[in-house]
Order: sequence, then structure tokens, then C-alpha cells
Amino acid sequence: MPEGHTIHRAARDQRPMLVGRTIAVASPQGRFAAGAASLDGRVCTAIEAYGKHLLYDFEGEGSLHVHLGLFGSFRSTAQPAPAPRGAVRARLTSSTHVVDIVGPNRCEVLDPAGKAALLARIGPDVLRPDADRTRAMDRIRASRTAVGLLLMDQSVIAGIGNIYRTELLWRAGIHPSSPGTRLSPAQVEHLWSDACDLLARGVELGAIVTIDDATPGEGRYRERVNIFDQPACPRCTRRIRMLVIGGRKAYACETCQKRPRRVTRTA
DNA sequence: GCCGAATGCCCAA
DNA sequence: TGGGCCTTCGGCG
Repeated sequence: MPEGHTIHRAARDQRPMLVGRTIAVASPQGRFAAGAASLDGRVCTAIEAYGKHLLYDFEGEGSLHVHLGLFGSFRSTAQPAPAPRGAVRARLTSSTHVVDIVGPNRCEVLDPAGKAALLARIGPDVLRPDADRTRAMDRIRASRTAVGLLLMDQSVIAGIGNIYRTELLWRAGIHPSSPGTRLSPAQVEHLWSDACDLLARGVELGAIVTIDDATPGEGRYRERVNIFDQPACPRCTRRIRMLVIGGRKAYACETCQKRPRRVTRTA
């Protein structure tokens, strides 16, 4: 399931399969029929990830915008491709490869204005080298909202999801309900740079790995985390507490991550 | 075989 | 703040 690293990995994997080629676009499931027809037979000119959004540009006007949501996924294979399995919203076919977009939350064609509007509401992306880190850090430090909420707010900082949020705060020794205003410049800078490191590693490994001594399993990496949905803190061995922040499950070690004295809004 | 949960986000009230 | 949407998978019977 996708956080920002999944989308950037998909962009990297799919570029050599699709960019610079004529793409047949179809909607096996049928729910993207009109959009598919408008893109079918055109040349894909670029694939770019912004936070959790993936944008495919096509010659002429129009971009394909995909957001996977909670359960969506990409399946890419070399030709010859198998018949679509399950609910394939869109299938992109080049002379050599096939990319299926399965169960996305969003799959739509945007005109240039729509694309600009989308990009305008996505905050600095920790996986993009051109990201304005100062803007993200300033917004966090200026807000009295719980940092556990701010890290999930894609207009503040883009790419982080529920697992990375939990793990970043544990690694930094910061309680999720600490207000942004309570954090030091050094703490916020550390959160940004650790996010960059962890998500970049996630792109490389194709999995969320937030423990330090990660070793590959057989072939593919498996997800490896410290406290997300874990019983005990690997640092102090105490029980991990489950919290609900913004309607989502979050986790914290309340020994290693001191709860702020004044209670913060976490709803 | 059914039910619930899941790494996301939008909208209405 | 709660419900809706998208799909798959594991646990339970």
C-alpha cells in the first residue's frame, strides 16, 4: 500500500517502459472509458511523481493524473502481458510493456490548468530535489496543530503516510501530539532530513524500512519497522501505545517520546 | 464464504 | 466528525 515512496518508485520504473513511446490506453474495467479514449494512441512525454500523485504527460494537451488512495496499485510487466486481473481501471500499453492501474482513488485526465491547480495544493515533497524545505519547516514550526497531524498534511509536507509518520516521530523521540510550535528548529530540520533519507531508501528497496540495520531478505525486501503496529519498543522494551490521531491509528512509545504537558488537539 | 481492516483523501454538515 | 469511495487479503467460521 502506497506512501510517497511507492509513487516515486513507480515513476522510476515506468519511465523506460512508456516515455517517448506511443501508448495505447484502455479501460478494461470500463470506468475510465472516456478518459482512455482521449489519450489513446498519443505519445507519453514525461512521468513525474509529486507526493502521492503520479502524472503522465502526453504530447499535445492533457495529463493523466493517478492517485492510488489506500488500496490502489500499479502492475507492470513486459510484453506479452497477461489478461487484466481484477478491476483494472486503466491499462497503458507500449510496444514493450504494459502498466495496469488497479483500484485507484483518482484516475482522470487533467488539462494544463487542472494540473497547475493540483500542483499548487501539494506541499514540498521530501522525495523531490527541488522541494522548498524551508517552507515546510516554517509551516510546521508556526502551527499549534499536533506534529502527528502536520506530517500527514500533504499541503504542509508531501509524501509521508501513516507508517512513515509514526516511525519518523519515534526515531526523533517526539510525541505525535506535540504542537509544531513546541519543536526546536533542529528537531524540525531533523524530521525533514530523516524523512528524505527514509523515503529515498523506500524507493530503492521497494519497501518501508525504518530500522537501521536492514538486511535484504531472499531477493525482495520486506517491510521492517520499529513500532508501527508492534507490541514493544525496541529501544526500551516497554509497551507501544496505540493512539488515534486524525481518525487514524498511530503508535508511540510514551517513555521514549515524552507526551507534551499541555494537551494538544489531535482530532 | 463473509467481515473487517488497511500505508488516503474528499465531502457534507 | 462521520461517511463514502476504491480493492485486496487475512482471520475466522
